[in-house]
Amino acid sequence: MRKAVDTVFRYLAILQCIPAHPARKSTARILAELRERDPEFDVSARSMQRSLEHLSGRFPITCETVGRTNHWYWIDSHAMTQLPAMTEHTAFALRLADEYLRPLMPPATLRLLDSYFQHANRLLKGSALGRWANRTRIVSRGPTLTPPPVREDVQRAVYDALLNKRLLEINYRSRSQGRPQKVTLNPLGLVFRETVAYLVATAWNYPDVRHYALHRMSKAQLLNQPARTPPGFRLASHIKDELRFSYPLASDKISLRVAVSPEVAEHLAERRLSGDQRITRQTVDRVLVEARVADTQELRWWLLGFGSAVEVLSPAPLREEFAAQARAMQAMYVAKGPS
Amino acid sequence: MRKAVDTVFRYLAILQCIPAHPARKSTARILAELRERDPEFDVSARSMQRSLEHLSGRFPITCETVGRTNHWYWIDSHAMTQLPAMTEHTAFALRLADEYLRPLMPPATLRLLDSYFQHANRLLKGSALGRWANRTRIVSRGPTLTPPPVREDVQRAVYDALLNKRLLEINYRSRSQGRPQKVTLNPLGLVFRETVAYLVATAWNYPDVRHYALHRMSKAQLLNQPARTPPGFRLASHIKDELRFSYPLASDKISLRVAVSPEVAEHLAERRLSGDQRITRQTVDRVLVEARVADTQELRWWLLGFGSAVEVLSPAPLREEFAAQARAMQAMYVAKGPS
DNA sequence: ATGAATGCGACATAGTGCGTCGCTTGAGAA
DNA sequence: TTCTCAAGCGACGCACTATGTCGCATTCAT
Repeated sequence: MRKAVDTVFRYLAILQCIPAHPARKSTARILAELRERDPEFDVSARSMQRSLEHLSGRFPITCETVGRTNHWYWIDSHAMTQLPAMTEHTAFALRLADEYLRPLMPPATLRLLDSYFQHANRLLKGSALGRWANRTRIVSRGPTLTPPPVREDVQRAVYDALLNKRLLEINYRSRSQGRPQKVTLNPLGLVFRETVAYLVATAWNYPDVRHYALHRMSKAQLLNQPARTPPGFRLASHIKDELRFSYPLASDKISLRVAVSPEVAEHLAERRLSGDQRITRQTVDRVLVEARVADTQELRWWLLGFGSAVEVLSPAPLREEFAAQARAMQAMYVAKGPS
Repeated sequence: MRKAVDTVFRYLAILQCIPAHPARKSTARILAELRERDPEFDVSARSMQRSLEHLSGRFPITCETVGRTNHWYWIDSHAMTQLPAMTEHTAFALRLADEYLRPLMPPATLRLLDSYFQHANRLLKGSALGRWANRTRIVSRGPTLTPPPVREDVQRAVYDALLNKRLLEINYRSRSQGRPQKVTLNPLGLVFRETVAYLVATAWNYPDVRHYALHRMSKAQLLNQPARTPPGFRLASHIKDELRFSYPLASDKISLRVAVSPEVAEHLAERRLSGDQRITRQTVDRVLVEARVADTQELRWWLLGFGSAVEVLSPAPLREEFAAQARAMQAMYVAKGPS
């Protein structure tokens, strides 16, 4: 008996249940998920078979027959229809996001977002910005560093382990040892440090938390055993305590006072260091900048990058740090001639 | 003739025709666009009315009745359904992208992507990673600078002008002059420099290309006159020539040789400066790094940020630059005491 | 080898999507 | 106001197709 509910919406629900290419779902599984989603969609197994067959005529889905059962999936995972449709403005923003992210994010992770970027590009190709492709440019600090390649399947396994809280077995080639070694990990978190991804985990039953770079894993396999979090573990405090990444995430703020050149002041006038930043002109080529900021390693790098265009005035310990750096650099360049 | 698959297909097309909230389309217009898109979608007007009513039961769309005609739109522009459905892995990647982008991209532009990030968050909330929200962390160089706010309508107008190649009339408050001034711009491109967006354009009929920061525009209005590009204009070469952003995009590569501390070497071992980077251990605490890299300002900032942990050996001019910087810094910190 | 599971062809049926018609209602023009 | 036009909407009827059921074939696991 045909129910009062429309078949149209059931068909849509079916399409949403079907996964994109690498994954697949059997007919029975789709039916089960459909029933779970909405009891109204309860139909006979035969109908589901027919529905899928019909849908495959109009939509890019196919089934792979293994044994007697059909496994369905979207052929072109980059084919994307989204509702409501993407705006030109959003497409433009996506194109920008792509450019921003490319030098920052691990390529394997970035590849997961390719559908969106491609979709945006397709949309813009029709518009005037197609020819305007090189009419936008993003200039950022720091050279473009080449990220180490991460195996696609390794990333998938690691993400799966995190998302499903499972143990993970990896072949790990540590920096010290040349030969890969099999390790069973209990994943706790993930840290990205400039395009390099590290899995934070405990190994076997050891209590100490360690970091495993994804690009050093030659193999990763999900285990069926559930992961467990040591009581009281928090990623933020772990990073802060261990300083394993030498990027202390200081919670304490300091009152920074620096004398900068007018150029740097102009720079800071637009991108404020903090909400309470104050800029005072002192002489023609000297501007005082005051702000309360977090006391981090990043801050030091950033300030140091300006060289002699920035002089740290206070707090005193920070000034002393910079003075020491200056002394060391000066000595370095005076002592030895270029080789 | 009517197959449910065809109906689903048409329904999807209808949903794609319907615009998100601020905009609206009349029933007749949707029907016309549908016919234009595919002659197979030719149905009676009555059917279209029924379809829309039907769809509004399951999707967040409504109509506003003005007079006798109904105008349809998506209520919640952040509501998102996509085919194939978003994967957990993709959602995870989106969450990461969000974190990466937030300190980098202008907020108004970022807001255009909110639908995706929200959708990803909704998806992850159901999964185990909901509680794992603070199980990922991104550590990057540089403090988080507060980007200047850009008016939403200003950004919209600027993007529209770029996408549709139109002239733009803005009220601009330049750094030198306090009072906003009305300017008519011929947009040529867009440059992002650390969360600040600049419109590259010529004003009125003047030939010289200038840069206008979006956050200094208090008003922006699209004009109906088409924009025109000066012959031979190319954004990349413009930036390079003008050095307006003091970020030279050098095309020439130099053979960089630096002596670094083992920590920095370790850092570089994972994120290579270039494909041909070579690392040679010299002494216990001194490692030689060689690579061919672009000769840019960014490179200088980046190297300088490491302070005395990096010594530039060659090319000689660069070494002299760094030696001069070291001398200047040293003099600066020696001469004056902290104030 | 046997049974369970899945796919698939066939068939009958009723439920529903769709075109058509005509009435109603609001807006603009005369 | 009145006339006209356009859009919405209720009603009706028909054709057609989606659905449940049955039975058979095939594959895999026990």
